Parts: sequence; structure tokens; C-alpha cells
Amino acid sequence: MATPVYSGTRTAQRGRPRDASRDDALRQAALEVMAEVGYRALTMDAVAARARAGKATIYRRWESKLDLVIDTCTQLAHRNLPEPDTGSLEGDLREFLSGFAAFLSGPIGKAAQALVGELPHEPELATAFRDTFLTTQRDVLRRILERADERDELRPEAPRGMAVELAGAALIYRLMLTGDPLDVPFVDRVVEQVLVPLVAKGPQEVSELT
Amino acid sequence: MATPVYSGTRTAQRGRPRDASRDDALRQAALEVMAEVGYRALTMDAVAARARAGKATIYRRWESKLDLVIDTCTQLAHRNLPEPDTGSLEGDLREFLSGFAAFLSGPIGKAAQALVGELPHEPELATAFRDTFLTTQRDVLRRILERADERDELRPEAPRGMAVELAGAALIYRLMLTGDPLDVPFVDRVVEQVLVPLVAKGPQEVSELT
Amino acid sequence: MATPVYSGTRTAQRGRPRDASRDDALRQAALEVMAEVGYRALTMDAVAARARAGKATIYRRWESKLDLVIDTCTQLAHRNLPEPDTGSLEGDLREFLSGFAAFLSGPIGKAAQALVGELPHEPELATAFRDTFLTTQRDVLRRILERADERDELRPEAPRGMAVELAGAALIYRLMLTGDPLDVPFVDRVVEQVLVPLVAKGPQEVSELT
Amino acid sequence: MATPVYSGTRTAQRGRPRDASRDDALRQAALEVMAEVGYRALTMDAVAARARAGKATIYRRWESKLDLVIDTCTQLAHRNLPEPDTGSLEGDLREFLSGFAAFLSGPIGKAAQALVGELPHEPELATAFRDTFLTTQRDVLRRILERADERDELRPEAPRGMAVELAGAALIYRLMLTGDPLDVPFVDRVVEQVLVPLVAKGPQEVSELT
DNA sequence: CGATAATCGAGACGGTACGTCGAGTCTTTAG
DNA sequence: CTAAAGACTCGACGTACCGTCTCGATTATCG
Repeated sequence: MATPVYSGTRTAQRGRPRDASRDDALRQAALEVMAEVGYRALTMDAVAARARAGKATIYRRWESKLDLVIDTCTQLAHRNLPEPDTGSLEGDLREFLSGFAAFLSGPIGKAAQALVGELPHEPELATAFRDTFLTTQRDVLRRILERADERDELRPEAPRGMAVELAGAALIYRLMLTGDPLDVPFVDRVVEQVLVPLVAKGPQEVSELT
Repeated sequence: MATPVYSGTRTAQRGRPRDASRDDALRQAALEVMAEVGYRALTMDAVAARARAGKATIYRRWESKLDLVIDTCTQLAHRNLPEPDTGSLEGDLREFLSGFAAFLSGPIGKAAQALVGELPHEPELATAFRDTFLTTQRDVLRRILERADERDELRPEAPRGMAVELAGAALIYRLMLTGDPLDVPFVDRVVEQVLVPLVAKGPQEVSELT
Repeated sequence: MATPVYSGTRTAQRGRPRDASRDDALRQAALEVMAEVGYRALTMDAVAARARAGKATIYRRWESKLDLVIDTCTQLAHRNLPEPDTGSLEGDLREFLSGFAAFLSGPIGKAAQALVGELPHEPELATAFRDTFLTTQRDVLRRILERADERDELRPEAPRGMAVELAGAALIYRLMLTGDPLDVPFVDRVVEQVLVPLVAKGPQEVSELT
Repeated sequence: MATPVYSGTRTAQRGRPRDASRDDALRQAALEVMAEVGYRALTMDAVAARARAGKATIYRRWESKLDLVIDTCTQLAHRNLPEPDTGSLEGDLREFLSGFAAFLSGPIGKAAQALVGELPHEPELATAFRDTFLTTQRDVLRRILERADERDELRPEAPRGMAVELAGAALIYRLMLTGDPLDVPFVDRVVEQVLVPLVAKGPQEVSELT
């Protein structure tokens, strides 16, 4: 399910139309509650009360608590992934990863973490979660590497897939596991000490070209 | 809390002593249930029923479901981290990381994942979790790098801390987020494509020594 | 069961002998607790705690809460039913019924009331209860009537059985149902307005004899 | 509390209204369970299961097991006390007491007995109980005597109050204490041997009028 | 005397019911 | 037909009590 469905194919619907502004109010309430108390302690009654809505108004739009939370994250995630194009690999990485780090550091990151524990037992959630938080970000990184490759900045044998995976891993590991801050210095170190050394041509290699 | 405490400092304890064998039976039951249905769906009734115990017997030892699960993981985690010493950096890394990967791939890994969502709202759990799953493993990796350093296998400016962090991040990211398998080929790739290139002296550097 | 049995027929018993003083301490505790909170809210833990005894010490003597309570009442009941013999029907009735009323007004009466609700579902309790609180008192009343009969104080057709039943009913109805006081004026009224008119020869009948 | 109250003074109530049919279903279930296993062994789970109701549905209406049972008895009691008017004291007594005996012999009588033990520790229950099982019946008896008095059937000095008390006592003593049957012969004996002799004018007194 | 055995207080054990609370559904009035 | 409100069933929660069992310590008899 995930996204609220508006009474299907019916063209001329009868009765009071569904109030679309309630969708966002409910998602906002869900996000706030989840950021405050976590996924487990989030209750539908709490969400309904915060949005001054009835529970039926929630269940009319989403099938379950899980469904509400998935959709909330997905919707809010889709507006926050700019794709930089600075002209250099290092610039693109730096810019994209700081943006992603900032995004993860907000309430959506907290919400995402709250969902991790459910992934193994909720295949639908797993799919939605990966689409939202992994795939999109990975695709952007891939395209950054492709553009760098076209600019001939990469070593031929560079482990591109591994680099993409590592970039995400490093950030999310910090965010969810160690609890260390996802700040600019950290992003810089990931770029300078890991990503660039792993995939970019070294100075001697560049000089060899001349 | 975490580990059940047996009447503390009192030397001569009165009344029937706790049956220590119930501790393990309950932890085993908790681990099984959690691996089957996850953390959220784990109920104390289910754990009690599986261990043929009364719920009071659980609550006498652990304050809550969370406390039980923390302790279960901690106890079971402490017996599974051998520290290899093969004489070479690559050998040590390969051996240790495959062991860690195998450990994470079992039920304890599933249990660990189930806990991640609770970390932000349960500081005590966060501490126990990091001690169990992060610190221990990180310290082993550190010592592996130190020994390699003593054998003069590392480049002087090698980002040792980052390498240690990345090793854990790469494994746990796969385990918990992407769902891709933590198999030997993956560990090999992490070692060959990431860790060794980042910290070890390259062939030319070694030859420079001669 | 009812009364604590002391290891049956064995003549030479080994081991530490049972401490007979605990019996009364436990019965006393049980009576106090029951008078305070009633039968339902009486817990074995509370009785044990009040007597500073272990629960096993109770269960070694009585099979169950019910058994303990039955025996407690029975034991305490047996020492309180004097049989008057004043030489006149009215005197005997007055004396006996005031004694019985006083007895019922104490803690034993409260305890007895607490047991009434269990009678239909506990045949053994019912038997013990009737033996203790009904039969004994009824037999005394019967003998009082017999002696009066021998003294030729009764009308030949006097409903002796009904009188006996009514005497008990009147007292216990007040005690347990209406809550009105079981005081001397009430006993007097029962004797003067009910029992004597029902069974004793009237003045004119007595005069007829002359 | 006793009777479920339906949101008091509010005129326009919001939300789904209480399902009044659940009240009776729950009372019926409570009565059945209590008649089967007694008050003490009655569990809320059993009542809920028998009525296919959630426990919350019970607790929404009644504060406790005791409250439920009180209300159950009260409700069911109010429909079973016809007031006879046969034109003669003996006829009225006979008819009323057989009706009351039959009423007490059913499940409601069993339920009433189950409550007796709680009266001393539950003032509210005591009030409700007396209203239901004592006052109503006593008032009917009083009116029967009044009508007999108006018909000049009573002796002037007849102990009217005592007669009323004895009638109830005799029946309830049998029902709850001795366990003897509350059958028609017994009622007849009570009327003929006790009540009529105590209060009605004797034949000689009647003849004196002529 | 030492060994044996049943007692004692204390409290852990398995089990059952408690009264509360949350999930997801249904039913009312109001718009 | 949708909205808010809240009652509905179901099931897990953490607690309390029952009746049993197990501990160390004590107190008797037996050999």
C-alpha cells in the first residue's frame, strides 16, 4: 500500500470529499511522535490525538501503523536529495555526502533508525526502506562516479561498487550504531581518506599522463 | 541492570537461591523467539512458555523485555570473538572479519538488528550494545593493526581509525540495511579492495625499503 | 483433613518434632487476618508473615487456605458454648442465646460469615461449618427444650424443631444479613415474643393444670 | 457505582454509544458463571469469554468483579417479587413466601449467598444487597400485615416487626446455612406453626368477637 | 558423641487471574 | 461519503497470589 489511495477510479465521487490536508497533518504528527518516542512506543492514538484526528481517519488512508510510518518516511525523504555537479569528483562527493549527512541527522534519520529493527520481518517495509534511504542515494553516488569516469578522474580498476557501498555504510554506521556526530569534518575525512584514495587516480598516476 | 544480580553483597543468603540454570534457559528461549519473530513481536509470555517458566521468574531477573534482550545478547556475544594472529595483516583481517561475519549472520546478528531501533531512546541499551557489538570488535581490529605496524606493514600516514570504523561499517551495513549476504567473497573484497589498499604499504613502497 | 495430623501412627518419630506452638500462632494469625479483610482477601503470605512463619509451615499442617480457615474456626468454636441449666425454659433460653450472640459477635462470627459464600461449592467445608456453628448450638437448644418438656413446661403440640431452627435463624440472620446488633434486648425479644409463646404453655394452660 | 451509567448529563454525546445489549449479555454471563463456580472462583476472563466480550468492555461498565455481581443481582432481582392479595393473611403469606422461596432457590439465590461473605468489608455492597434481598421483601410482608390488620385479623399486641424479620430469617437460614430445601411444606410449616400463631387472632379470640 | 532426619524461616519456582493499555474495527452524530 | 469521537474484540502487559520446592540452620532421636 504505502501511499494513501483516493477511492480508486471513481470519477464523480459522492459525499464529503476527503480532506487532503489531513494527510500531511497526520504524517507530520507521526514523524514527530516517532522522533520523540521511537517506532515501538508510537501509538495510533497518540498520532490521532496530536493531529486532532480520529483513528478511523488514519486507517482510511493507511492499513497499519507500519504502513503509516513507511509512507511518512518515503514522502519526506523524496524532497531532500539534491544531485550536485561541481565538476570534480571530490567536490561532488563532499557536497552530496554533507547534504545526505544533514538529511540523516534530522528527524527523518531518527525515524529511519526506528525502522531498522523491523526490516527482517517486514519485507514490504524493507523494500520501501531501501528504495527511500539506500537506492536513491546509491544511484546519485553512482552517477557522480560515472561523471568522474567520463572526466577520466578514476583509476581503471577502481572498485566503484565498493566505494558507493562504503560511503553509505560509513554514514549510516555512525548515525545508527556508534552515535558519533555526522558532521562536516567526518564527511571530509571519509572523502579524503577513503573515497578519493580508493577510486581517484593518484598524483603520480595523473603526472604519468603528462 | 542488564545482567541478573544474585543478592549482591550479602554473604549468607536466606531463602531458596535462584536457580542459575533458569538464566540460560530463559536467555536461550529469548534468543530463539527473537530470531523467529523479531524484537517487537517478542512477548514475555512467549519466552516464559518456551522456557516453561513463570513470567515472575523472568521479571525477578530482568526489569523488562529490553533488559532481557540486552543481557541475552551480551552473554552470548562474549564467547565468539577469537583474535587471530596469522603473522600477516591480510591474514589477520581475513580471518577475523570472516569470524565476525559468521557471528553476525547467526541469530545474534538478527537480535542485534532488532535492538538498533531502540538505541536512541534507551541510553543504557546503547552502552551495552556498543560494548558488545562495537567496542570489542574494534579493539581486536586495532590490535591487529598495531601488530602489523610493529611488523612495519603499514604506511606511516595510514588512517588507522578510519580503517577500523570502515571494517565494522561495511559488515553491519550489509547485515542490517541492504540485506546482502555477509559471505566470504564479500569479506575478501573488503580486505583486498579497501582495508589493505588504505593502510598497507604498496608493493613499490616495500621495494623501496630494499 | 481439617485438624493438623502429627505424622500418624508412627510411635518413635525421628527428626525435629513439630513445634505445636506454631499451630495456635498460625490459627490466631489466620483469624486476625480473616476478621480484618475477609476470607477472600486472606492470603497465605499474609498469614505466614503475621505469624512470622514460612508458608511451608502452614502447608505442612493444612492442605489449603480453606482447610486452615475451617480448622481455625472449629478449634476456636469448641471452647465457647456453655450449656445453661437454670431450671426454667425462659432462663435457659435467655442465657444460652445471649452467650451464643456474644460468641457470634466476636471475630469468630465475622470469620463464619466469610465462609458462608463458599459452602455450596465446598462440601467438606459445609460439613465442618454446620458441625461447628449449627449442630452444636442446635443440640444444646434441643436439650433445653427436652428438659423443659420433662418439667412439663411445653405444650404437647409445640413445634419443637421449628423453634430450634428459628432461634438460630433469628440470630444469624441479624448477624450476617441485616447487620443489626445482636444485643441483649434483641435476644430478650426473641425469647419473649417468639420462642416462649410458640412452645411454652400459656398462663391459661398452666392454670388449667391446677 | 453498581449500575452502569451512560455518560451522565451530557445531552449530545459524541462517539459511538455504549451497546446496551452488551450490558445484559455480560450480566447473563456473570450470573451463569457465578451459579456454576461461585463468587470466589468467578473470573473476569471467564465472564468476558462467555459473553464474547473484551475485558475492557466489562471494566468500562463496572469497576470490579464485585460491582458487576452486585448489579447483576440487583437487575435480575427487580423482576421477581409479586405482591399477592388473596384477602386473607394466611393466603397472602403462603403465596408470597412460596414465591420468594422459589426465587431464592434459583441461580439468584446462589449468587446472593456468594455475596454474604463480602458484606462486612464492602459497605456499598451491603447496602445494595439489603435493598435487593431484604428491604423489598420486608416491605411486602409489612404491607401484607397491614392489610390483615385492616381486616382485623391481627391480635393488637402482635409482634409485627419480629414476624417480618422471622419470615425472612427462616427462609434465608435454610437457603444459605443448613442447606435444607426451601420447599412448599417448609413454607407451609413456617406459616402455620410460626407466623399465624404469632400474629393472628386465635379461634377463641375470633369467636370472642361474635 | 556423631549421624540421621524432620522441622524451621525464607523465598524462588510454575501457573493463573488480575486490571490496564494498544491495535485495528465498527458505529454513532455532524457536516 | 467523510469527519471526530469513542466503544468494540483481542491479546500482551507487569503484578500478586497459590501451592510446591529448595536452601541453610536448627533440634530432636538413634546408633
